Amino acid sequence: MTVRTRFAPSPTGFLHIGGARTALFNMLFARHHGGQYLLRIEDTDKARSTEAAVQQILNSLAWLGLSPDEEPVFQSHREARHAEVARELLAAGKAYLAFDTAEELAAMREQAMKEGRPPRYDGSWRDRDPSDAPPDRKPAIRLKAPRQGSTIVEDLVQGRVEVQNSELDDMIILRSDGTPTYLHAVVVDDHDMGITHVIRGDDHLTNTFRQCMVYDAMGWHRPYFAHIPLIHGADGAKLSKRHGAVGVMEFEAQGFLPEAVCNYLLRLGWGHGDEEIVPRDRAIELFDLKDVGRAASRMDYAKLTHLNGVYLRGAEDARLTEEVLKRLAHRGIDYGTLGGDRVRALMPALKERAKTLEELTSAAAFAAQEGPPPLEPKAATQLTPEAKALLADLAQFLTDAPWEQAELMNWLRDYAEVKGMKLGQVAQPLRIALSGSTQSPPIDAVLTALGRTEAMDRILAAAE
RNA sequence: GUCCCCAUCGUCUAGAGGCCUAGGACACCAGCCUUUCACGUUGGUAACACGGGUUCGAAUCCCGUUGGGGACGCCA
Repeated sequence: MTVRTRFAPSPTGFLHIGGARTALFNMLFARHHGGQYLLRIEDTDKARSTEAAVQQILNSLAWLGLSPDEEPVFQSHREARHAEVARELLAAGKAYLAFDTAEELAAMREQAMKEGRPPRYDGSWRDRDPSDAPPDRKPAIRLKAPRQGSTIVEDLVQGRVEVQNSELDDMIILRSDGTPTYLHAVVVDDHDMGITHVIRGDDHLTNTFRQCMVYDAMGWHRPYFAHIPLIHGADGAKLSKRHGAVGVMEFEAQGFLPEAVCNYLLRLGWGHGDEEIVPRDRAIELFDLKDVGRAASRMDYAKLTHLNGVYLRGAEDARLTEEVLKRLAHRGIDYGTLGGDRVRALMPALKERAKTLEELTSAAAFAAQEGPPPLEPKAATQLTPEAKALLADLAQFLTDAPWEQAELMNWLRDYAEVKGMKLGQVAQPLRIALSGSTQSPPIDAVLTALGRTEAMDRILAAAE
């Protein structure tokens, strides 16, 4: 059996971090078994689905490296098939026409709730003759649910779950306007797409029992199910916008790397011993549903940030430089070819001290820009008259220095020694002059990256 | 309300009856390294929700309590 999984988001908003993890698990599971990972857009709710959201989801998945192996399936394009299956069930006597109105159903639910019963459809039309129906009413099609016994699902994550059939009711599979309901469409599509493993959020666990009824009625083989726990916000409540960044593309904007986000998401709910850094290849190698936990987990931005730092330090300089220049431009910071080169030259040192691309961009700005950098408040207070005098003297001293990193370091050490100062006392004013900040990459690296002319300009400017 | 799921440091987790005086990671605190900041490194604070069983022995199995979460639509 070739494993086929799918991620099935509804395009009613941006792809959030929980959906991203579901997609990730689906992909990893399929890859681990050498199978396929597919995407189905569940856009049957015309009122809430938008083209923009579809595009957003596609972009988000692409950014994460979770694009599907085959063209996405649009559920809305398959409505004829859904209706066909519903009518087949009707013809086979496994479903029936129900002529209830929305008001009648609402009243039924309310009444049931009031009496402490579960709000279920009472099956009024199950055995009633359709000719009883008022002539102007359009019927929905309801599936006849078994009333005795129980339904058992052997969930690959949750284990064996059993629900009494008396808890279920005759669900609508085809609305009175001829469109399919979600519970029905999902089953038909999963079946037709040859999905072998349905991996989704555990908010769908109770739905599964209803879906099983469709599989059973059609005589179709049920796929394996795996319901993974949801992700909660830092406060333990369901993830929502007030929890800071939740949309996948927000993470991109905040300077997170897709591989770091994936690694973080993977470790949320899945573990393999003490392994924390699990790149894609390793994840594919190790991933198994039996290692997925059953408890909901919380979003922890501090840990994500740490992980991002790890991946950032390991990333290619060229890639990071490109990202930083793009972000500098986005910030409206002007840099020329020289500025770009300086950032490139400094990248190995820069990336050691940043955790996100945004931090990296801020840290690189001084090198990108032309001329003396703006002084940070803290740096300004350290630029005392004494410091300025020192810089003036240092400029003089460095005039004849060969502009090479190791050499420059030797010269600085010599200078400090001659003056009877510690290296730090020399390096710090220099750092401020060159970077405008009290924090920067090592001073020799900054000096060489800037080049003699630019460096000298800045030292002299700060000395005044 | 009814049904379903869950429960180890603040957070993510390791743990499938003795290897647990409960391990790792993030965060936090202290030290070291050091031209700043990071990185790195050493150490520290910190958890088996509670109550009953089962067993020679329970974080691990069972039951209950409490606490979280989810589902109950002609939404997906």
